[in-house]
Amino acid sequence: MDYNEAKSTLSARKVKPTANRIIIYKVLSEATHPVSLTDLEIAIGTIDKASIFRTLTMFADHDLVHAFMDGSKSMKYELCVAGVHTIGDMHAHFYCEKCLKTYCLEDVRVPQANLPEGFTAHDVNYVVKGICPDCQGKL
Amino acid sequence: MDYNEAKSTLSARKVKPTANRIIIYKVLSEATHPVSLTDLEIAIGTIDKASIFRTLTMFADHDLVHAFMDGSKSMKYELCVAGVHTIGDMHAHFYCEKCLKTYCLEDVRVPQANLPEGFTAHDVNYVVKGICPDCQGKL
DNA sequence: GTAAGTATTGCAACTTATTTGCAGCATATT
DNA sequence: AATATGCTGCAAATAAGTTGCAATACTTAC
Repeated sequence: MDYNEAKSTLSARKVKPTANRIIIYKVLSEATHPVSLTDLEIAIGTIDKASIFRTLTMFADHDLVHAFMDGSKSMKYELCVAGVHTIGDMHAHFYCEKCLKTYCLEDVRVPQANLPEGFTAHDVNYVVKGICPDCQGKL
Repeated sequence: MDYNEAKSTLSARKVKPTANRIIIYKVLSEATHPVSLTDLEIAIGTIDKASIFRTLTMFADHDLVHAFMDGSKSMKYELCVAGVHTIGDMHAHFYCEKCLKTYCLEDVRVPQANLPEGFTAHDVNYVVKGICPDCQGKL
């Protein structure tokens, strides 16, 4: 995704496309794995972590990104597919215990569980932990 | 669970039943919700948090407790059902966004997703976020 | 076009939740 | 009892996320 595409996506979603936001959105769009705040801070290098944090929080409020916890200690972020952000469309994530990378299993829908009477669901987090293909067989 | 029962459970699981460990195990067994390190520190009052931390970590290694992340910032711990700690037996958790309490949905099995080729699962974390029965209708 | 108002940003400081180092005490072993 | 191993508390170090605030930048109303 180039600079302009990021910019128009932000505008389309009613988010003022500031320079920082465009960069952050672009970097997110190019990430191959869900990333943490620190990952972004390092990848970008020029934007303060507080600004990235506030931007991510705001993106999440606008359903531009999906924030979730994998098994690690840090929150992970990834772009939402355009407009899609309902529980039924959530996908699963996989956390590799060896390389500590989080995979986004786009094609694995989160299976639905039946909640007991009285509980109302807003969000579901489904994370499988284990060993990823790259790490199979490694020490 | 009383002191002696906790003690023999620890022994049965090859964990030396020190005074601290017995207390921690007992408190865990009496908790109605999964608890955090801080919850335990406060509930017990007399044991240092580093000791509780090391004990919990060790209990987790021995599959005496199950450690998992709910949507909050702190790790939650709960006793494992005796000996049962396979993926197929994992149950779901529910995190209330209003009262911030975590519920252990004992009866809700974690639905299984099919992982892509090459991934091996060791553990699954299934947390539903929303509003709990107690908080329905509250402001 | 310019002043007033609002939004965005960076810096630094703070909070929270662990996590580790280490020295002292306890327990087990020889 | 002397040694070795393990357990504990205290304090300090991390790590990640958050907030306050002053400086900029951007908008909008004259």
